Amino acid sequence: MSKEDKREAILQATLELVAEHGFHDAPCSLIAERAGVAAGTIYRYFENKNELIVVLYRELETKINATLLTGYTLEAPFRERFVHLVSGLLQYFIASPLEFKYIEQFHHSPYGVAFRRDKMLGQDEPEGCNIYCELFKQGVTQQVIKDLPLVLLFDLAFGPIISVARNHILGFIQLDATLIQQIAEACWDSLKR
Amino acid sequence: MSKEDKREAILQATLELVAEHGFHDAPCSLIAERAGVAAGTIYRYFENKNELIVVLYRELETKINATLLTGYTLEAPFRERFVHLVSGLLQYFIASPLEFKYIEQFHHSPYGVAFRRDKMLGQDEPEGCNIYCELFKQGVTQQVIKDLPLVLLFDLAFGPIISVARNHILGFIQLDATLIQQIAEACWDSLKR
Amino acid sequence: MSKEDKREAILQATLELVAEHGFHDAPCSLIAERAGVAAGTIYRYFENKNELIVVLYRELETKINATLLTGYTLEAPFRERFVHLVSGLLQYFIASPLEFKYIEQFHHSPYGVAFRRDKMLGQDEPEGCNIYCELFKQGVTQQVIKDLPLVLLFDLAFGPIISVARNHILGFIQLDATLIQQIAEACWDSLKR
Amino acid sequence: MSKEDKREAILQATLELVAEHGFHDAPCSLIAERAGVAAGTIYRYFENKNELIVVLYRELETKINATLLTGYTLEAPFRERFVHLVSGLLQYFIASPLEFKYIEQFHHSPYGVAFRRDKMLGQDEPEGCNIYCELFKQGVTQQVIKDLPLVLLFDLAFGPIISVARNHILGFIQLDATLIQQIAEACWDSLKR
DNA sequence: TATGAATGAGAGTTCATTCAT
DNA sequence: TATGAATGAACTCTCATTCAT
Repeated sequence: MSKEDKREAILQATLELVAEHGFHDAPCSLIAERAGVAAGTIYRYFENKNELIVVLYRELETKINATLLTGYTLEAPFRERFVHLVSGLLQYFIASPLEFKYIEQFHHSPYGVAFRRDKMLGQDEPEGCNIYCELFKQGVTQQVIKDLPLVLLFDLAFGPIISVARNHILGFIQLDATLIQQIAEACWDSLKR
Repeated sequence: MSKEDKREAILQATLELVAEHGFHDAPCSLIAERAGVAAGTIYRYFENKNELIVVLYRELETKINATLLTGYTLEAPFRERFVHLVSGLLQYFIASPLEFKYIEQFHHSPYGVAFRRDKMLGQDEPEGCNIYCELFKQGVTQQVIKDLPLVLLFDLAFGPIISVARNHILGFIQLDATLIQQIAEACWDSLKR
Repeated sequence: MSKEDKREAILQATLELVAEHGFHDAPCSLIAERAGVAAGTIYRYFENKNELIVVLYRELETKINATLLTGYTLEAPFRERFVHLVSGLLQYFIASPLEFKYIEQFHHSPYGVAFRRDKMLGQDEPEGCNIYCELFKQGVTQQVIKDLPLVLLFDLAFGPIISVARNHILGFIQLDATLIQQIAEACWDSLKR
Repeated sequence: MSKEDKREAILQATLELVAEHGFHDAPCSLIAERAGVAAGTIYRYFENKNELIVVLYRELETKINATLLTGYTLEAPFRERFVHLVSGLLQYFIASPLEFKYIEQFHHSPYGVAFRRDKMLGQDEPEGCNIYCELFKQGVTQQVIKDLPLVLLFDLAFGPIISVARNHILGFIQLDATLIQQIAEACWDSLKR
């Protein structure tokens, strides 16, 4: 196994264990075992468990943002652009249930809260969201989207998506393309003037 | 301290500590200390930490449902009834940040997921929700609300509320009566046909 | 075993293991085992290993100071008082080899240095030494003892004692009452004018 | 870097790290890093960490003995010769604080004790000390120095020196030429008849 | 009934040493 | 010969739970 493979294996093992059992039931010993390395090896790639968790989160975030950008065009009307982004995110989540679960675990852990707070204070703007920010700000300016604080627009747009993704992944609902489209449009209804 | 007082004190201490520090940083010893009882005493009221956590969750759920019922009238139009319920929930959350945080912690812990799964399988209907269920079902029948699975209507209605409540409690937005009203109305927009 | 006995057993086990093998080869697991308690029990009596080590040191220091005070009289001439104290200390050390070794280990560990530095800075005077300080200061004033900084007088008086005690304990020399007396007098010779 | 340079670099790094942080806080990885070699390289020059530590000690001892011999003349009177040697040693120590600290660490580690015991048993005479031995033995024979076992004469002569050097290096006293001279003379007072 | 001292398994982490390159 | 990634045993410390009092 190459150096890079080992790092990947550790991250993958962390993703799986944290997603399935939560942070507290993903001890380093188990992560190492599943990654096929010795316990001490984790510390050659990450300073400590904390850093491992945060780095994994950041990598997932980056990957998602990149995915959402593909096929996104600034020329389309607001509604279309919004639906593209929001249904894209939902599709990503239900295609990557482990990643979704990991992200949820992270957001609700003390680290996640601290991480998010740092980010918010650093920017004055909701997290990692340039495309969304742009879309929402323009929409407000052009009086297509309700005139509410940016943070609330994010809540209206993504609150339902998170909730829906969770219910799908837990097996409480079975989404298909039609439903995803309908949900994205319903979210738009809550934003539009 | 009476028997019932002790039980209450333990539940209250658990609420506070879990809300502030998360499950893993709320050791039994600390719960006992804050409750003013000995560590062993917890086990006279609850079989183990797990049970304590689940019981507390159930009590909070019951309390919230009772609160929302007050002042609710079936005579008002759909929109009005919906806005009343949803803004009521949001007000409850921002008035009870510890309870909100505890519930969030619970939902995202392994216990919470198992707990919710049992409930869903037992009922065929979203959780603890008689008034909401009625409202949504009637709304769909009378073609006032979108014809979507009940679970999704819940996601559209409450996803944003949870998200908004969290951001308020974390200090990322400062809600007032006007904003709460606007948010509730926006949620309605996403549901209505 | 009573509560106090357990604390004593832990301290005694620490004394023995550190004296014989040094700090690094006296792991908590071994200390607990020799004390006849579980590993976790150590932490009911001491906040951490550090504190255990420092507390033990302080208790030994207190015990030694108390011992030296018995039979000490301010009426005797300088030389006699000095010889009494210094030969008393030497006798104590060779009668308590474990304590002597522990104290040496402590003084030469990072904790010991920090501990001593705090003490020196706190007082402007050499460590825990009221009787000695008094004796030396008076001796200097009355021109019986050389006019040197207090710290150096301590070095001249105790440097040889430590060295002699170590050699006795390691078996390189066999002290008896006569030799002890001669050594104490030789130390006095280095101090007196 | 040549073979010999690498060996030197490893020894120097060990000296510095052990002197500053103690044996337990001078991990091989750090020694290697400071020496500018790979961790594994240490094991091409020394069988293990233990051997590295002992070899370094022996080299320091040899260096000190050589230094003290320069300028030493057998023609001077006892007192003068003694003062020359003892003040020379003290000057060496305060000019080489890292070496002094290393030697102290070594003497008080389990290895150091074993090392010294081997040496004593091998010789019947105090350690590495030909000039001193000669001086003391002659002094006793000629009734200039107290008639005490050689080991004790060493303790009287060097015990204070070690103690004084330590206090200077730790910053508890600031030595100058006058004080060094006075200390050496005081040591002589404790030896002379 | 209530206590809280004691437990000991298991957590995260370090580090002397090895060995394929 | 020199490397440095990998190892895994051993470290200190935590905490849910038990049980003699």
